[in-house]
Amino acid sequence: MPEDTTDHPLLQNLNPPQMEAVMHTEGPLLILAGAGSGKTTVITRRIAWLIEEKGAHPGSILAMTFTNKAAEEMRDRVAQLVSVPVAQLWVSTFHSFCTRILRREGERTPVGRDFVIFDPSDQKSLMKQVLAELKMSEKQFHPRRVLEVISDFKNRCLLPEEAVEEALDPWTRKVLDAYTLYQKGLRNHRACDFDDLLLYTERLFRDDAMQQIYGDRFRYLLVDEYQDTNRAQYLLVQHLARRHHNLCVVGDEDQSIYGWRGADIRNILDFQRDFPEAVQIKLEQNYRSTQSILDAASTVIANNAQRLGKTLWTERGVGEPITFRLNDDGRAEAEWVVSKIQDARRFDRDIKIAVLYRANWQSRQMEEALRGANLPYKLVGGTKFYERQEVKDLLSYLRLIANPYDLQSFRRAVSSPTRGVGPTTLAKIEGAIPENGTALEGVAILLKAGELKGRAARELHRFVELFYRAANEASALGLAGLVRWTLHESGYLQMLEDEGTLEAEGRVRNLEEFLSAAAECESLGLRLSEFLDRVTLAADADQVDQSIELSLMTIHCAKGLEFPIVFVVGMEEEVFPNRQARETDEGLEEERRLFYVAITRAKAKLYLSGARRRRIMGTEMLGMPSRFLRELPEGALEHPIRWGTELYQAGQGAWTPERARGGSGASVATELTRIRSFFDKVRATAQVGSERETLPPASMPASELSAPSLPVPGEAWPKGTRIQSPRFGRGVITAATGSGEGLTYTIRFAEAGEKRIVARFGMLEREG
DNA sequence: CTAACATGTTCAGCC
DNA sequence: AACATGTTAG
Repeated sequence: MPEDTTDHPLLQNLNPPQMEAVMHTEGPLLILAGAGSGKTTVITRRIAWLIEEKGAHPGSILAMTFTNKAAEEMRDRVAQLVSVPVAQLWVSTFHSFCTRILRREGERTPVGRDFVIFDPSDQKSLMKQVLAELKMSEKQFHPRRVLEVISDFKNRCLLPEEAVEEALDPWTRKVLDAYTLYQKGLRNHRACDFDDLLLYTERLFRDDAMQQIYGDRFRYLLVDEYQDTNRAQYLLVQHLARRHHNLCVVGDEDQSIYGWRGADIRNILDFQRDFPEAVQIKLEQNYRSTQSILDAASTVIANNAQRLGKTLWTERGVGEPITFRLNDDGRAEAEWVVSKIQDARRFDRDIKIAVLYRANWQSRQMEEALRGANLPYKLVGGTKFYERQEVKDLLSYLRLIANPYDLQSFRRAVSSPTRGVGPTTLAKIEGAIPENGTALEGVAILLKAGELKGRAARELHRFVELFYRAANEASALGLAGLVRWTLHESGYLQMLEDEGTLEAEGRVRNLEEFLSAAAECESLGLRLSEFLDRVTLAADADQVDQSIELSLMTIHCAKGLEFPIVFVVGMEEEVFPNRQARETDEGLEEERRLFYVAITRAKAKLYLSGARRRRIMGTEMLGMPSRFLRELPEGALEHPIRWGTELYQAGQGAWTPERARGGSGASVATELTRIRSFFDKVRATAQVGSERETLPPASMPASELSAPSLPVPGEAWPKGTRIQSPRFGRGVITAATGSGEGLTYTIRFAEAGEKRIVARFGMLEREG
């Protein structure tokens, strides 16, 4: 390699394979990037290299990421590396990219350009209608299951008539009938579900002219997380790459964890077959984790058959051994995790920690324990903001404004707040919808004909008028103005205010938050339909904030992230590996990859835990230890595990009825001191290359650490704290719930009695 | 028509 | 244990 190029700022601090990956710009390239191997750095430098060194126009580069958040971060990082504006750079998720294309070219699809995007709950209610119409019993045809099968077809780019050969049994043939009618329903609504976005776009790109236009335009393609692409995404990429073959895919077959939504691991395994001239580069040096953590990950994943094979290595030291803790039940497990977090906090007040679990329901017990200990945390995922009832209600109005064909939204909007319209009236309205017409037109026809009476007639008149007025005033009001206007004119806000309950108050707050989201999007220049797209395509992973000290999330959500300290809870059979997944070999291999992902999130210290007893769906269950514990390398755990009457040790293929070795491992103090020294080393070497690198700040004086319950802003005051409120006078905190902005105190006031007060609004002051 | 209550179902992961 | 759906009383 010539001397002068290695001096290039875009190549600084890169290892040889990383450099090669950055500089390889023409022709297909497969980058096999192991966990923590500096993948993101390579991708961003490569894009910058294309622009700065190859003179590529930013608008000729298309990069696909897995989350919107990752796309945003990538664009920011590229912007810092290059001297030209990057606004024209296309960095987005597959779904956002497809939405953008369909809004532009969509008059050629069955739903036109002004479609709405159906979320899973919209899909489900449409499917229920379909099943009812076809007289298919929901007992036999679980709506969710039927949608899953349809989704599988769509992910393989098969429309109903094309799936006939695949539908061999009578059950699947009936599902195909439902599929046909379901698509018809979507067309009538002018709606796409998530899969349609990919499917329709892929169809568009089958066209030569489209390939010509977009294939020319996007001279350089880059696909991240290639191991997680499904057939539709794969074909889409093939269409776009056909002209230039300048396709760079980055992936890691060991981190493929989305098989259940159609991801096909063969896409990455077969890349060399698709592009025989492809160059393959392996990034195997890990800049993230200690040797112990890496050893554990490698040993576990070696049990999988479907691999290309990589060997991760690190220059970091051995580090701390992995700690496993067996607890009596779920509550004890959560409390143990809390105590370990507190130990770590005492030592380094804002060290970043993540608690990871297999499924969202496992977060509850963790949350309870954290609240009990007054530890602030951020829960990622679970019930999403945009899935809350009040937000969905408001959205139904906005969606109806954007697309009056959306009958699902009509139904929702018309009965929230209630307008005296029940099933009977609703059926009448739907019967009155003209061919290719909207529900609002249907109502107008009935009103004119005098077929509606009483309260329903009065309210429906206002309701229809609301939408005519909205159409007229939308542009003058602006996005946020329109949202606020809708909130008032619909009577929705009034309804909540009339309720006067604490719950209703919370809902109003959520709607206010929604309003500020709208204002933010307005300032970005988004129009209503674009705002709605963004809302619907928002993912859990998008709300990850790496500056949060303590995060709770699923392992899926944690992919691509890293934390100094990681807990993986629920290490039991049936929980992890999950009950359904462990039934097939492929399922089990995917669970193992998931465990691999979990392990490799940790930089310095990995804690694993399990529980002997756990409440699952209300009933107490006895658990067996996860088989993955057994797959850890010998000596990875400090002690053998005694579970029930049996004894069990890492690195052994089977249960062994041996005597447990006594003694406890390192004390908390020495354990944490060693983690500290790890970080000192990390800081000293300050390597580039880890994904979303965040180094912990310098430690604080011991005197500050030992002080109990510091009045940290944003942290809850303990029970018994005396406070002063401008409205109610003096009082004492008797309880606290929620956290962050939702932190709410229950306070016993000297005069006013007991009140619940939201900390953010209460203007409370601590006394004394 | 609506709200409250009773019963049945789910807890796998997500764009 | 939480949620969705179905039933019943007002």
